[in-house]
Amino acid sequence: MLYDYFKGFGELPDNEMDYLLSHCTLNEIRKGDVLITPHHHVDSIYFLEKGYLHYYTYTDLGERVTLKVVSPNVCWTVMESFMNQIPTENECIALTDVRFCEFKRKDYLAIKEKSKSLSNFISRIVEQVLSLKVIEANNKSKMTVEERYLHLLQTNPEMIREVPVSIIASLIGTSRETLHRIRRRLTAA
Amino acid sequence: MLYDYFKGFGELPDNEMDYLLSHCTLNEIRKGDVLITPHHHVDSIYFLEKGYLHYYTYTDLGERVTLKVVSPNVCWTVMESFMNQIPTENECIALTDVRFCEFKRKDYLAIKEKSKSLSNFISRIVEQVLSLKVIEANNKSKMTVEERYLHLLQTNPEMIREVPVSIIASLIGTSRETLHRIRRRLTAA
DNA sequence: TTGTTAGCGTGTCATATGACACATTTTTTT
DNA sequence: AAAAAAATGTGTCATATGACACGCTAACAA
Repeated sequence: MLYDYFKGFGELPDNEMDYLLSHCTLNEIRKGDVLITPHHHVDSIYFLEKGYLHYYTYTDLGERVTLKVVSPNVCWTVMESFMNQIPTENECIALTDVRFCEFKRKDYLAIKEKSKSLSNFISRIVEQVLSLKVIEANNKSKMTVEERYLHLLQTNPEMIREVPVSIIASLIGTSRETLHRIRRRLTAA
Repeated sequence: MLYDYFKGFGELPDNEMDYLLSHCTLNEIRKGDVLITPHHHVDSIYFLEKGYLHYYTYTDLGERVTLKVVSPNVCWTVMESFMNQIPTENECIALTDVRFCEFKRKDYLAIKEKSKSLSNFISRIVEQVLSLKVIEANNKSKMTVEERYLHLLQTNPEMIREVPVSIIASLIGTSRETLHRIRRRLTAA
């Protein structure tokens, strides 16, 4: 699965691909388990094979805000913590049972040093992830709450089904009641 | 100025730094001049020395939305267009007279191929920019409009002075009237 | 099985916001 | 210097949203 994901980023000799995959360890956690706690130095890149993660923070007033719901088949980490080796303020827990691959920072750096082709392959992935992040952020700016919901419904209907409404609401930047009104309007039409 | 900016990202041998800087061309444009138009393939990375750029898009209803105000002393480009060589939908114009350095995509790729240290240096910058982008996006999620304004006021007071209120309002995700009310409240207190 | 908790659906109500309109000021153009 | 255009300040008003409250159901633990 991870292999297919990597292949989407371009050619890579078999032996280098093997090298890459050999540094990944497979893990499983249960629904409700904590993956990242505040003040934690995030030291891994995660690739989800199954399940959903809830990444969130708190406002000054103590309200919980969803920053991301991590879906299967994507690479994810707390970028600023991983890259700059600083602690994160945020938390991440499993919304369902989750199976994932993990790359340690140490191995990530070793892979980048191994060869020029591997180094460029990795940076292509980072650039790709960055592009997606930027597009996502821009979409959020230009879309209304309702448009964001419809967009999610189109691009990731499974997530809508599997993740609690209150968390979806927080993700698209509204209250659970307002999301409810939106859904009522949509089913009525 | 660009030299100082680069030095902030770590050590690099003098000759490699010279090589890097030799690929940069200096340009100037006037207030109101257009830098990027829709359907344009963005082919450069820009480093602002002086002035402000306005990067924006339009909603389905034709309303203009500010995606970014580019300030001096930062590197910037339309990431998804530059990285994937696809046309952008968005526009960018100069809000003031602007002086900037420009790296062409061709040179960017050449620099990455030149040596491992240059390649890693570049990817460190990309990772850094990515981190900032993510932090910015997360802050936007967790802050109210007023908090975003106060945050801007603290981190970039010059921008608040130089850029029209209506554009600041759009940047922080509100109308110019609401930003006005916020400012009135703040000066009253 | 029963008790407890978490999530969902829905109503009321106060309020912050966007839309509109218009006066005033500043900037740009002729 | 005068005229035109752009940006800003401010008031009114309808409305979408968040906060709160409460009942219901489903999931989970004892």
